[in-house]
Amino acid sequence: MTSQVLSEQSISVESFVSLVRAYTHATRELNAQLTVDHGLTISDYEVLLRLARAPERRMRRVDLAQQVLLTASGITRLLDGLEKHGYVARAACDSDRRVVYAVLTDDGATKLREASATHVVQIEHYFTSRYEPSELTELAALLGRIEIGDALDCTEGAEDSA
Amino acid sequence: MTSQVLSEQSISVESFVSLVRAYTHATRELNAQLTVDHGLTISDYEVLLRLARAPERRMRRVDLAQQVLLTASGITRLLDGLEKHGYVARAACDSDRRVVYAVLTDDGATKLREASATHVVQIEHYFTSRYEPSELTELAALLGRIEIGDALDCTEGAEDSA
DNA sequence: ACATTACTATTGAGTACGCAAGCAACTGTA
DNA sequence: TACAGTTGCTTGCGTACTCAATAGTAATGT
Repeated sequence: MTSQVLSEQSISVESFVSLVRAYTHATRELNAQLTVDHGLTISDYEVLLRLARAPERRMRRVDLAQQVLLTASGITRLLDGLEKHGYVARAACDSDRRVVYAVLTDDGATKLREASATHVVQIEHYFTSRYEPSELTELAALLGRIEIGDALDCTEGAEDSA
Repeated sequence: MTSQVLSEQSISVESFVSLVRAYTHATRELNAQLTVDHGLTISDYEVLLRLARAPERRMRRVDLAQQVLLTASGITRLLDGLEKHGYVARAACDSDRRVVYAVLTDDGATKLREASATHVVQIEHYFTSRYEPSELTELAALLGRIEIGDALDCTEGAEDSA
């Protein structure tokens, strides 16, 4: 019967709903803490972190957008905010005048270190209070495979080594 | 010598990053399909589904908000849209005149069935193309536990000694 | 050289939220 | 009856995005 749809739950749907709920719950809590403690969103933090890890602490906007899963315009506006606070600056590219590098400033690096001090602890607490280490390994491995199938590798030669 | 924090990756942080990326990737794709096919967001769909499953196809807004993880104002505005399309209607409550039930209309039920026809298939495809059934069970079980710990009264600062 | 195509970044318009404030209605206490 | 506190819902304002359109630059074909 067609109305079956309304009461039946496939394991895929169940997984999807769990994913949405888990994400919403986790990001809401962690984002709120990060905002209160440091005035940064998770995306802000992520951008600062990617820049910190990039060679010469700078990246093209396009690559940044790809890594943090924002659109080009999203990155423009996010960086506007970070520039206003002095955490990142602009830099021209010698070989291609279309590109505008986003460069992490010293203030930005300081801010990132401060934010990391609490944010990483909060993430750890959030997850370790819910899962055993072996479960975390399992979870990360499973979730990490979501993008495989149509996504790119997301390595721009700037990935961390540890 | 930049700080250790910048290069260190705990399994918790890794899990969190995977969660964010997985969610973003999955919802972006599924939401786009749902929007194109039926003009509904995932939240819209979820609300229609919850109403369809509720006794008398109606719920209080507060309870709805809690189930789909929106705030009170978020639910008000989401329902505004669904009311405008005639998929849900308002109904007074006899015993408490503050509450305004959201009721699924026949049009809403029809819409939900139509949307389910494609949406569920797309979710299934998204997940089964990436995971084995046993992995899906594992994933759903793990993710489902995220909210446990403060699921019912999830106000912040709840990191007590429990 | 010049036209065509592709890429990078920004801007304008619009959407989907959240938070804080507010009103109305309920509950408990006396 | 009164009235303080709580709950359900809405509204104003702000934010963080998206998509579509645009301008400027680069690469490619002829």
